Amino acid sequence: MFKIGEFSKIAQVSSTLLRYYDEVGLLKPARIDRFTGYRYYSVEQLPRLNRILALKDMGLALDQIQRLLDDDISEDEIRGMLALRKAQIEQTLRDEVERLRRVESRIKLIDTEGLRQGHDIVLKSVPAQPFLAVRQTFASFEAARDLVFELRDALPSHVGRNRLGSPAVITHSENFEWENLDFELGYFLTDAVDETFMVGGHTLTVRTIPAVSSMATIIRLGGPDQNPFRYGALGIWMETGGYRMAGPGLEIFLRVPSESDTPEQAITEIQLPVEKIPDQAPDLY
Amino acid sequence: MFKIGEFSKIAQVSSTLLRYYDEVGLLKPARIDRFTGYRYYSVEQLPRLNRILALKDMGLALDQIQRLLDDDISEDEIRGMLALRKAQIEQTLRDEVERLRRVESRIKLIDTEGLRQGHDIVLKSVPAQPFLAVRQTFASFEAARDLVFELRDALPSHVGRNRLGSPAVITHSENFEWENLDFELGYFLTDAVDETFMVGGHTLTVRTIPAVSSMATIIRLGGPDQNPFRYGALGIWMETGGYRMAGPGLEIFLRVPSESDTPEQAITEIQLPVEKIPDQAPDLY
DNA sequence: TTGCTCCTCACGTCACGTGAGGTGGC
DNA sequence: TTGCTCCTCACGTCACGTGAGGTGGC
Repeated sequence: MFKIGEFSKIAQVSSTLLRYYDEVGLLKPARIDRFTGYRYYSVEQLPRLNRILALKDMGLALDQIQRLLDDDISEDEIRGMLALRKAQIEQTLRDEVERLRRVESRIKLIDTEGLRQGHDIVLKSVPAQPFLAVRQTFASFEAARDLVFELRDALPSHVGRNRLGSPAVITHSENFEWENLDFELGYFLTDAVDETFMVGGHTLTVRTIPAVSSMATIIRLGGPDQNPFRYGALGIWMETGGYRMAGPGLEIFLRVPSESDTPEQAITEIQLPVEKIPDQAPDLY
Repeated sequence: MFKIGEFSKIAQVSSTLLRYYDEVGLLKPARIDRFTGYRYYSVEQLPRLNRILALKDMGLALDQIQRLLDDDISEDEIRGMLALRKAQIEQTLRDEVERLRRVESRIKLIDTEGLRQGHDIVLKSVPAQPFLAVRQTFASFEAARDLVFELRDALPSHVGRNRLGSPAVITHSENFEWENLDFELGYFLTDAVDETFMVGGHTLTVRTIPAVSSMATIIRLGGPDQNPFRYGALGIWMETGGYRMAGPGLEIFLRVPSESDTPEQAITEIQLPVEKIPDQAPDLY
């Protein structure tokens, strides 16, 4: 029998940790002195402690370890827990690789552009979302804006107020243009139901925009006349970071000015799916 | 000016987060109503919020972000912070890859050996440590044990009681033998000072055992007669996990029985440096 | 008047580490 | 007697999320 200090030295863990495992019931001392409260551990408890540490090293939570060791769990369940843990670690690895890319891009950006340039760009991942929209060619931005107004007035009664997300446009045009705009224009929905609506001669259908793991985004305050500056900033950012476009861009209208407002009241998030131009990947193995 | 709910929808964050950032001073509302306490935000605060979110996505802590945004920091310091963060992420990646290996080994072990076999083995990394020892050939385990007793009695007066760690032996013998044992026997030290000691005709010198990133370890309760079982378990574990030896093994004597004790009182940690036998590495990119 | 939104606490999270203040054992 | 070890609280960590209980605004 060892006192907690001796046992902690043998097992190479802290006494605090042993007291904590006693408190949560993971590893009770073999004996506790009734009068002094001293904890006494025996060598036979070493294998259990080592098993706890091994499972902890795999990243399992303490309550999982407890269930696992206390045997009220089948071999298949353990297999399931470990398979789940494996999937989680693989996800963590992917996330951290992405995070590393963001940090590297930012370092490169500071090195080439200085501290105060291009730092409004946020690289994020966006989930798949249902989008109710019509794709057509617009003569001008004004024509597109007019359809947004029309939809804003008409759609709530068709689909219900609280199923409606933000209005947005997918810019299918290959190059940046001021006319003959190939736009897919409509509203994001909070749930996906296959539906078709007629609004003022336009046929709107629901489709699910797939998830994008690397989306470069920037906020635009003001109307389309700000686009050259914003898309220009995105272009510089992509070039210094070693990214290229990986699909059509989006503009999400976070705030649409009413007819009485000026266009400067608009708030728009520009989104561009991007991918890293492959060079040699860092070798982690 | 927007109330917190509107602003949270535009920025696509929760109101709770905005209140929290107000509380910690990261992002104060443009105006607070003196009477109602309502927070009001303006569009000009969107870029700052987006910068906060971008830096958070890189894994910076909120107080770092605050220092970074509030400008009392030079470009070089920012570069330094990001470089540090980059190094941390790379370390996390290496750690998670190791973790993944441990989980995969455990899954394979359960698949091939069942639930109750070989689960005493802990794969861990150990830091570099100074080791005061003599290397020589011992006729038998008993001869080695006698030198341990001798050192235990003699060394404290030479090096000081609290600089002395655990006694240990590095097993240089190629194969497992019962005689003619090529052992490096001595004590771990808590600090490294180049020194040489003579104890009973043996010359002990200090050298630093290098760090080992993958060390397979198992506890042995009892004397060397338990070795075949313990090393056997390690062998099975290595084979199913796809590991091979990567250097000489160690035995760390966590508890040395006194002369009056029986050998069964001994507690020893067997350590074997291992490395993964390379196959195709999982492709994360 | 009724929802809806806003407010301020207070608590929970996860696995311990770090004191503070006091006591037992050689 | 003096260190040394042990004990039990209580608090801090990090970045919020989740109620509870109450109030303001159309």
